[in-house]
Amino acid sequence: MVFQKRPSSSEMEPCGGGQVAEMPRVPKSARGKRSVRKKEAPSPGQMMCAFDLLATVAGKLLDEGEGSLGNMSAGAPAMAACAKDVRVKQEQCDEEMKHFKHDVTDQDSCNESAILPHNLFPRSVNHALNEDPKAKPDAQDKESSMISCAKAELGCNFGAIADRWSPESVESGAFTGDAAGFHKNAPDLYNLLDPMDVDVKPPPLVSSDSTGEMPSYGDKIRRSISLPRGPKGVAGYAVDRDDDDDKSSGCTHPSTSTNRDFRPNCTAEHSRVRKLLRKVAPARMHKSDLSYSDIERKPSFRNKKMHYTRQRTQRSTFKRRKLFDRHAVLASEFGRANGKGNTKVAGRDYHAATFEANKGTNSMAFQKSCASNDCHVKLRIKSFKVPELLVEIPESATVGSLKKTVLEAVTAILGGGLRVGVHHHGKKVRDDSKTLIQAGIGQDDMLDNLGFSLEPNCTRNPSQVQATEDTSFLETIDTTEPLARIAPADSSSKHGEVDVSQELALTPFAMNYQGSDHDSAHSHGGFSSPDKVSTNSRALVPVSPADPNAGALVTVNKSKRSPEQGQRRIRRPFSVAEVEALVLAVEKLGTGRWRDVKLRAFDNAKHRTYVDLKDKWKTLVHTASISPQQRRGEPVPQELLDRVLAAQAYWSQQQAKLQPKTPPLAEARLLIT
DNA sequence: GTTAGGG
DNA sequence: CCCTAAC
Repeated sequence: MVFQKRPSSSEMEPCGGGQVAEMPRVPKSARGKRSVRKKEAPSPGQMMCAFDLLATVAGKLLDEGEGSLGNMSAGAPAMAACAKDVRVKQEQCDEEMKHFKHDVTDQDSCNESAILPHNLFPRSVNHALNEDPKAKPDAQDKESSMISCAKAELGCNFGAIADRWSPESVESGAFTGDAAGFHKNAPDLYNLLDPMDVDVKPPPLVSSDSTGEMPSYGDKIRRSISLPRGPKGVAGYAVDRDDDDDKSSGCTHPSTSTNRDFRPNCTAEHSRVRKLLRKVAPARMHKSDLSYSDIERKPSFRNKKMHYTRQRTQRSTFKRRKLFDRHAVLASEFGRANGKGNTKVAGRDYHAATFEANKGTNSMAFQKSCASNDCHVKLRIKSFKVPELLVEIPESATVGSLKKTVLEAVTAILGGGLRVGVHHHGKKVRDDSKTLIQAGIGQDDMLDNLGFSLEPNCTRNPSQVQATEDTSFLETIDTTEPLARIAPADSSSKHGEVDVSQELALTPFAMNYQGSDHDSAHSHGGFSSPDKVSTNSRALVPVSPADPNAGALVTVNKSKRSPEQGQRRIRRPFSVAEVEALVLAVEKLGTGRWRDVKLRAFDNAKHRTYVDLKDKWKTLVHTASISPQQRRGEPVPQELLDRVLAAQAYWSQQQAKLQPKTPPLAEARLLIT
């Protein structure tokens, strides 16, 4: 995709032409003017689902091609090109669109339920269901139950997910096809839709497809597991929703590269997620990206924030609210991503979240000896299957860095937050104090009924877990898994910040939480009743420490900073497309009208505030004034930088003219004198 | 709530 | 990006 060069700088006609600033520049002093301002256009997405948005956008684009949008004539060329792209890409996007349409229409709404159960299903689950005759009759129930469970997972997963399917991911060019055609041409496109809305999931450059094994870690695992497994019992990472012992169902466990700092509950886990996100991955969030009802998210956030590591010395209570919002966004953005034809991918990702220990890869040697009264069961787990790894890494990255990245990812998973679950006869064995004999393990049939699963080492408060009757561990397999985001060591970003495109995402959670980005998110339409949602959500609002097994790890996170400490927003570098949109808007509106710029060009980019835009402009001006060698980050086309300087100069001049506070007349008089 | 500017 | 003063 080539950067769409603007016709010429002559377009830089902040005041010229008939199609320029639709409103006279508002002097800084004329603040009152604000009251007169009105939103140039209602946020398209306010009440629309992603699909509607797409349709709208497509239509607009086509219209644009015919220059029917006078107000945006300056952007018409780009828009026209974009429209063309839309047509061309239609076919290749067909597949995704189908999925998307399907989801939306089926659910008759853009809620979190837009994703279909089957899409959500991890392969392992289906396999498991098929394998276990007893489980089959309950397949349907299991499905819905799993969905519910999956929803409950959201709170712990959305962060990483949203991160993974971020606009930046798309903009980074790491995605398939020419989806880039959308954004590269999209100065004004931002008026119409959020990058997320045209999101086409970038296929991971590396995907082990659940087949990769990690023999090298076999020993490590073996040390922790001294029990044989049956060929059938293991369906992979399974978490029982009603499993008191299983604190992991409530949340995912993002592995960290540090392999430490584990917390026994999801609350802590959230914190970790947040930290992790902050550390390695920008998350998409914005205060307006709300997707949860209060009932479902407030408790969660309230608890979460308790554990947040404060990085600021002081924050206003106002910030606290923003914190909530951010969390909601993560989920919402993730959900939106799913709803845009990524169902399939998401489903696979979701599946990836399942730590499988399948027959083939989780093989085990078994032998039993009864030399004394105490029979010993010896077994050797030859290997554990490693969950599907999804890696995003720049094309420019070296093979070596790729290896390193993958290694880090795997290491993070295995060394980080894993624990083992034991299943016997399809039921999870929760009582760790129970002897094998007591548990009935060690019988001749053990090979057929014993299984292990790798689980995230996070806990949740049992008391908040919904007491689902179905305790079959198969049902709970849908709980997602630890996420790990490891940035390649050779990350170009400085200050420990990592470019999104370089993030490594493991087991992104597949949860469709539609409408998040819009206020309509609160309208729980579709089949997911508010009750259900809230119920599930509550399940992941663990507060208590709880898991004795993880108790030792709890202490780490007992830093009780003032709850009103929000988290610093994650850095989200501006893409070239965004920069162009910004430049275009500023050219027209001038500096000092950031709110208008925001509304005009970034109305749908919820994560960009006008302050962000102002700041970006500031940095752009600076960037443009330094030598290319001194610039960092994604290179901004010189042409854009030139326009930045031109616009900056122009508007500075304009501002200077008004500065004397002297009316034209007076000014003239002054000149005369 | 916005804008401007320092951090 | 954050924070804050000044509107």
